[in-house]
Amino acid sequence: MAKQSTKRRKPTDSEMKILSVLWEHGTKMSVREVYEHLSETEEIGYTTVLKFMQIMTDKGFLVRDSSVRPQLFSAAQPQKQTQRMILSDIVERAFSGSTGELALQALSTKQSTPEELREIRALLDKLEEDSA
Amino acid sequence: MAKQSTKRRKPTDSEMKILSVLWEHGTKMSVREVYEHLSETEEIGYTTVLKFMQIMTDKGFLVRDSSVRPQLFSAAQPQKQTQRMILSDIVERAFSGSTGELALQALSTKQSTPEELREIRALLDKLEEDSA
DNA sequence: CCCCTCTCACGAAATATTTCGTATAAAAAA
DNA sequence: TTTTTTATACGAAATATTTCGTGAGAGGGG
Repeated sequence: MAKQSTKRRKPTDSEMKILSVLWEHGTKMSVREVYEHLSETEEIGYTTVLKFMQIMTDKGFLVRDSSVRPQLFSAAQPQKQTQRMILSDIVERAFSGSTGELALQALSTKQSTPEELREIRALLDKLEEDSA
Repeated sequence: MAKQSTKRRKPTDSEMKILSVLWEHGTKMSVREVYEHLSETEEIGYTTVLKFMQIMTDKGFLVRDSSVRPQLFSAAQPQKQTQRMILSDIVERAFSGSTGELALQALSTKQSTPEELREIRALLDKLEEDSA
């Protein structure tokens, strides 16, 4: 049950918060910019954010551009890819491998937009068509 | 970003493994039984499992029946409730609050059974009906 | 009753995560 | 160019998680 540094691990909760800011913003950001975004909702120090971002760079979650000052960081993986990784992790750990069960639970718990419901229906059509 | 002991926290990855065994088994289990299940797939010591279960009892994740020997443990919360908690956590942390996006990602990533797809479709029908 | 095995509580080491402080370097302002 | 501000690296404390070892007890067979 030990965690390995060699193998690709999923980001921690705190790391996810930083990644979310980067993904939402879309482009490279300085530590200060990330810090300011997080400060809106969190009580957190500047050097704490800096340290996280340094660690995340070591872990390969962020990419750093040191050619400019201040340095700029961006997420190493696209949001979707990380979401997929987290999902398959959860599916295994909490849903006994059943993706459908997860989707059911998700949809029945919290309201989605009509737009999303339409998309899901379209996806279902495609999936059932493929399996036919 | 500090973790609080007072507030209800979600189980760690290791704790989830133990909960999964309990849920799957359905009824109360001794430490040894849980240990034997985990041993099938994990390299882990008996006292490690014991310690986890003691900690989880303190945290309120497990309920202990000390009236018998060996003591028997069961999950304090039903599986669905924990799944819901984990899902809403993930939705916030990784999907910017969009449940629909999570469902889409999940379904498009990994194959679900036709049975599950039918269930999801039925749920969609109900959801759209409600909002109409 | 005595010994052997299994159970359980407890302590504590090893590792991972979260959080800053401080010291140095670079840039900007004066 | 000196001073002030900002950025960065680094170390390390505080907390949380994972992992066992040890030692006291409980139960059963002889």
